[in-house]
Amino acid sequence: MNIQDVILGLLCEKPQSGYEIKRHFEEYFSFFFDASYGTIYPTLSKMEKLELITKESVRQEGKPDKNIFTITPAGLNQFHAYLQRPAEKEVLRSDFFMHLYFGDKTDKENIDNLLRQALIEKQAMYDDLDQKLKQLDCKLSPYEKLCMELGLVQYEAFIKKVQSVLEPE
Amino acid sequence: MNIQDVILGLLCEKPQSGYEIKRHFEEYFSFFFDASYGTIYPTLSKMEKLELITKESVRQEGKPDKNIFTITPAGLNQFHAYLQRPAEKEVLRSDFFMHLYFGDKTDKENIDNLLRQALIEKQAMYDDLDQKLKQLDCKLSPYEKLCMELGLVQYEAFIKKVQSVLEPE
DNA sequence: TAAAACATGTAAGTAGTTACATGATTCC
DNA sequence: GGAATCATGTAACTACTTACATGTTTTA
Repeated sequence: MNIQDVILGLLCEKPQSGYEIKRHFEEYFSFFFDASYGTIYPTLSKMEKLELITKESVRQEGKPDKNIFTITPAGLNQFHAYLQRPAEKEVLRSDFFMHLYFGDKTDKENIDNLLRQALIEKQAMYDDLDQKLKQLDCKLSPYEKLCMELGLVQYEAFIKKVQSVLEPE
Repeated sequence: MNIQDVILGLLCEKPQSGYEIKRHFEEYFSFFFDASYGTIYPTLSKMEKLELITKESVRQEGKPDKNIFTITPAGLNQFHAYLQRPAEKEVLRSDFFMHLYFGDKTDKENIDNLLRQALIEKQAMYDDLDQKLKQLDCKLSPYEKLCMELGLVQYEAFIKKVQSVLEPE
């Protein structure tokens, strides 16, 4: 998976700008993928040169011009090839786990803070995802829904386990 | 978190070589962190220059020389500063989720394969982690144990959810 | 009146991977 | 006899982030 494949996927839905693409990343899959403008804009230029997408500039009142990108048949082709490929190995990079792993090299209070903070953050992510799922429910494809539900069950498992450690009966 | 902090953490336990460090990555925390030799060896050289670690070459019969690295007081200092810092945001990059998210742009068979494959891989990771936990149980610090248990509960939640989708009653 | 949202883009730098290069020993 | 393990290291490359640069409109 590279960012090109992801952009092509979004442009399948509808033509849109780099800004809108970034917003979509943040709103719908920040929990398993993200990219900055510093990657998105140069990638869009590159994809235009490769003729995977076409650009149309739209003038707007009171706002900068908007560059709307549309997927080409070649782009659609490349995206379908991506979908056929088996999924690459998932990569997690977790500083929380690293801190926890070395827990016996610091004091208990420090680790308790770590766990409490992780709990707060995961709970916030859970709530955010849960709310989105409820709000968008009817607008989502069954697969988009499953993505979110899989996120939720994993967050839930994490939260329960950490709670059981922090608040033993 | 950068790779320096991780290496310092491992060298707290005992002096060891780049090769042994890499083995440790693979065996104990491949599920939340990994790095290649192409990062490890240059980083060790850099850390030696920074006087965070010292190198000792050990001649071995029938094997190449081994460079054993030992943490210095300055290194220990830097590591403790790392432990005090709050944990950075966790980053997941999942091609599985991306494929699933765009599921309605391909056929059902393709997605069923994706789910089945993910199930096989997660189950293998679960089994591997579970076995390690059982084998090493008494040798692990409570924190190392908690790391593994947190991995397990999250894998379990994922597996159950995917099973429920693939095999509805 | 300040911050957030809208909108695009570049330059410099960081961090990392993959492939190459070498070579003995041990296990199957 | 071939694969895996032990062991180190570099060069070329890829991918990505952060900070900078610019400027309007809407919202709190």
